[in-house]
Amino acid sequence: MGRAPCCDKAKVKRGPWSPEEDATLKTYLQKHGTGGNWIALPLKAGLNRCGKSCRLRWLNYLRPDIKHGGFTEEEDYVIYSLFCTLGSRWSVIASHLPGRTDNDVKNYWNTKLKKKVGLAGKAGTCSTATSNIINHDPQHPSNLGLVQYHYQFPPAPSISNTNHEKSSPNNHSSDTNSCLVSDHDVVYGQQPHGSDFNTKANTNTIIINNNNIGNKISLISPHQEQQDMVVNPTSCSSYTRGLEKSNLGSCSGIGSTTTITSTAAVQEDGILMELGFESSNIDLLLNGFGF
DNA sequence: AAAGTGCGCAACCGCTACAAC
DNA sequence: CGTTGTAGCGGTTGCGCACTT
Repeated sequence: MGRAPCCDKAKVKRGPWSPEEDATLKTYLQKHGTGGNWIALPLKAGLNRCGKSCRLRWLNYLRPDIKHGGFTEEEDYVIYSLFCTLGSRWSVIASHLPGRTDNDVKNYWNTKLKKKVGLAGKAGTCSTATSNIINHDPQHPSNLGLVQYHYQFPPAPSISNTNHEKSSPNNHSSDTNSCLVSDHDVVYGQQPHGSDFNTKANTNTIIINNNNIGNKISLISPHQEQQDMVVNPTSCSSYTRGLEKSNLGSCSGIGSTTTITSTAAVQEDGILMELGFESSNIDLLLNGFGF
């Protein structure tokens, strides 16, 4: 009945892996694969390790497609939006980030990103960021995937909250503010590098998941019902796994509201829309959202 | 220079769902 | 059909390094 025991924990080596063990495991797996049984693998490979430990070492560190190094701003947005939607389902979140493991994402969230978005010390869920809850459509208060609350990524230290003076742009995203809209939430964020809030042609980007396609997205201040500002989409494209894929060009915007009518993006994770803000209202918008 | 502290990350622990017997 | 093993997942721990005092 049943199967042979996994391994004798008292007899197998534990703790950090040596380079020799890494090489042995990697060579074996590249030659033979897992054989569908991790428990039996260490014996076959000549390793004095628990199969569970071998599996973890391979999945989290030795796999050739693992991406090491820091997370990008785009990955931050994906993690945050999926965390808000799914909670701590790290494997699902990691599956949206090629080369990242659930362990990586989990560690990154717990040590860095949670603090970055200001959830540290709270319950660790997006719903705790309720100080900024807004209901932008009193006639349709709880459905249609409309705005229920928003959360702003803290600005980079180089950018003053009160003085929108120009800092030196250093990459493509330097003139872009990003807004991220998940299934239930709206996240107003900001690319941290050298945003120029005084530039008339300032460009903002809004990322909208498929569940919101067809719904009305209003940009309003948390302190006032609705701002009299001009928000018009300048271009639309679909995205998948946080990466822009193709142009759509079918979003429309009238006054301070924008309606997403595109259905072409339903095969993708969502759509990405660039918005042009009238410069005279930039301060209002930025102040309204706590910039 | 040494001790203390905090942080990041790799690894382990424990639980659950599913499969094998 | 009940029991046991395995795979996979999320939570937690602990080591090592960097920074501070």
